[in-house]
Amino acid sequence: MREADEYALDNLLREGGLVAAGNRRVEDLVAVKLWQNPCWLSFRINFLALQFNEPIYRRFEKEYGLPRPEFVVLYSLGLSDGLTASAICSSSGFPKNTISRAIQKLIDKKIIRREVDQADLRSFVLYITDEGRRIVDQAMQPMVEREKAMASALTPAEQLMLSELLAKIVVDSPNWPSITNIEENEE
Amino acid sequence: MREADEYALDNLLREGGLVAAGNRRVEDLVAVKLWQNPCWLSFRINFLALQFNEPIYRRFEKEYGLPRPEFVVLYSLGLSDGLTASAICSSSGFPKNTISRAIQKLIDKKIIRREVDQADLRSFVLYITDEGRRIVDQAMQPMVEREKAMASALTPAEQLMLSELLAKIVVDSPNWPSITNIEENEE
DNA sequence: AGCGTCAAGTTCCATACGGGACTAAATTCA
DNA sequence: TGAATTTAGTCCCGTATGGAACTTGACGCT
Repeated sequence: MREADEYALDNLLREGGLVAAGNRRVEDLVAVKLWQNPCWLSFRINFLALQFNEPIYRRFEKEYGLPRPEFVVLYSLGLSDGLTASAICSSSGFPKNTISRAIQKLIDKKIIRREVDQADLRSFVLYITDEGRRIVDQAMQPMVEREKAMASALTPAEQLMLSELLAKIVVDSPNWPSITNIEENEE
Repeated sequence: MREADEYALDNLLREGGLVAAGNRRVEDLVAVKLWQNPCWLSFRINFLALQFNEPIYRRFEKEYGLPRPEFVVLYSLGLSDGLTASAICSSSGFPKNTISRAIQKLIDKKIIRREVDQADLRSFVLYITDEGRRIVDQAMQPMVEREKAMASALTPAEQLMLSELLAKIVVDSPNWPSITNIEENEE
């Protein structure tokens, strides 16, 4: 791609949706971060993640006494019972000690239980209990509702498009170059 | 929409990108969370946010000694000098005490400076220093690179589409219903 | 079988974090 | 104009967090 073209594309991307947004009012700084930001993609994703998560996790914390890492564990088991801690780590992005602690707490609360993996004595297989199942099922509702609220800015066709685009990126994520710290010299 | 149609749509959305992903290998639990998850949207967004952020913020922490909240403040001022703390809060989603602390640290480090807002004596206007400018400019590079790596799973046309779709949701976010805690009864 | 390396989880610890109470200035409204 | 409310930002403090070191079991290799 010619350099000038690339520059033009960057501008298009940054300003993606500016016209569509039209006169809808947005907070000043949010507008800047949306339309004049070289990191348009990460900003949008981070912003949405924060906006979505904060209220819902606060609620779950209050309602069930489950802070975010504990809820993540429970949610994962709700989708796929019989997981190990490390599987939950890598699919969730939380460090293993945080997940480990969350698992302990959930066991204490009898929301999940644990069995040694006979195939690998180092690891444990985790199962959701009836109580745990009750909680996820109940918690899923407001979460799905919030999802729908978030998605409702788009038409069904657009939602489908978005779903596919995001999935492509997720699938590709293992190929992202690893971040190498330039300043190895220090230390 | 008829109930059956809605159900069909939900399935389509959840499985959005399944076919396109084809045989590309994804970790098991990630696959489940992608294709068998009622919360397809929030999972994808959260996953990408975590995957993107974790390495880059770790690097900035190491390289410049700036933890995430401090970097967020600096980045905001880099985009738009002369902000107040509260503007940064609401556009970033961090609580105000966290931002306040970050600002203090940045002032100590002479990366930003602060002046009382003559129009409103309660608040301060923040400015980036030359040193601060040097840091953001330098930090922007790897961040933009990482963005491009993330976006590279998509064609330019798809990137543009994604940009617009996400922008629409961000613009609409102030309209999301607020989460009301049902269990008000438990004081 | 025996040694070195690797992977799963746990524990320790310093630190960051965020809720909530607080101060001071602005704004609203009677 | 002055009491009542709201807003900007700070402070206090208990708790959660995540890095690093550690333990134990698996695995590769000779």
